[in-house]
Amino acid sequence: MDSKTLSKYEARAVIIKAMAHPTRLFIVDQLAKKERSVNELTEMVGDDVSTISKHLAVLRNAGIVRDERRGAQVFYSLKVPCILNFFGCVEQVLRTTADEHLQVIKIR
Amino acid sequence: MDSKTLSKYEARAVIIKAMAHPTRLFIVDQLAKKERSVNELTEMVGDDVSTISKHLAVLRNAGIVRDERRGAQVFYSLKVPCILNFFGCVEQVLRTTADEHLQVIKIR
DNA sequence: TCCTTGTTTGGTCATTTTGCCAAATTGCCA
DNA sequence: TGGCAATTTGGCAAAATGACCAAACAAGGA
Repeated sequence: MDSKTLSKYEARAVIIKAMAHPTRLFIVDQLAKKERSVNELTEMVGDDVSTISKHLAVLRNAGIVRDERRGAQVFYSLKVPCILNFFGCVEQVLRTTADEHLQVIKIR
Repeated sequence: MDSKTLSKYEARAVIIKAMAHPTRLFIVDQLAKKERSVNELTEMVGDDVSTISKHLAVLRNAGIVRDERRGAQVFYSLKVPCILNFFGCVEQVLRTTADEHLQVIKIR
């Protein structure tokens, strides 16, 4: 792979890596429903605030979410809704895998 | 987040993590066109064979690709084509981000 | 059976990622 | 300005990831 091709895939990988964490997936799922403050998200997840803040920074730097300060609070919202299409396909992969396990059981 | 909800997002994260690497993205892109042997993919990427083999194992364990041995060679192919939809959205995120940088330049 | 080609596995090391705490920052209001 | 609540940043230790080499495995042909 030449370096130009590589950098194309590196740029893509940054976006996908930003989604590649259970907590960040949960956050994206919540933000798909409505915007949330850091504090709200922190309570929903149950980790330290600083941890959530860093997860949000990852999503923000990747361009997936947007932040807006209103008074003392910072509200995050989903910037690119098509991200949700990911989930549909991910579910399909999970279903396919599950089906195969059932097949194995059946054949036995 | 309760442990049941967590495990749901952990399962999803396994799939997405499997895609979160430039080399693995390249491989998926190639397999979308046609099946390939480990050796062919190795030559296209230019890393050590063992490295490619391990990347393929990650994709296989995630349920994204399928392997089939024919003689001495093992051919990999894409099992879940909807994975390609990822790319469209990823490009959109990249475009959005690029546009914002342009805005910043314009405003200056 | 031995050899050769193609692939996977085990081991090691460097790098990156995570999550917590403590400290710094921001904005509002008395 | 001082104080308070919300958020971010710096720093650190533990865990996960990625890449290479060497060794083990698998399949087919001489």
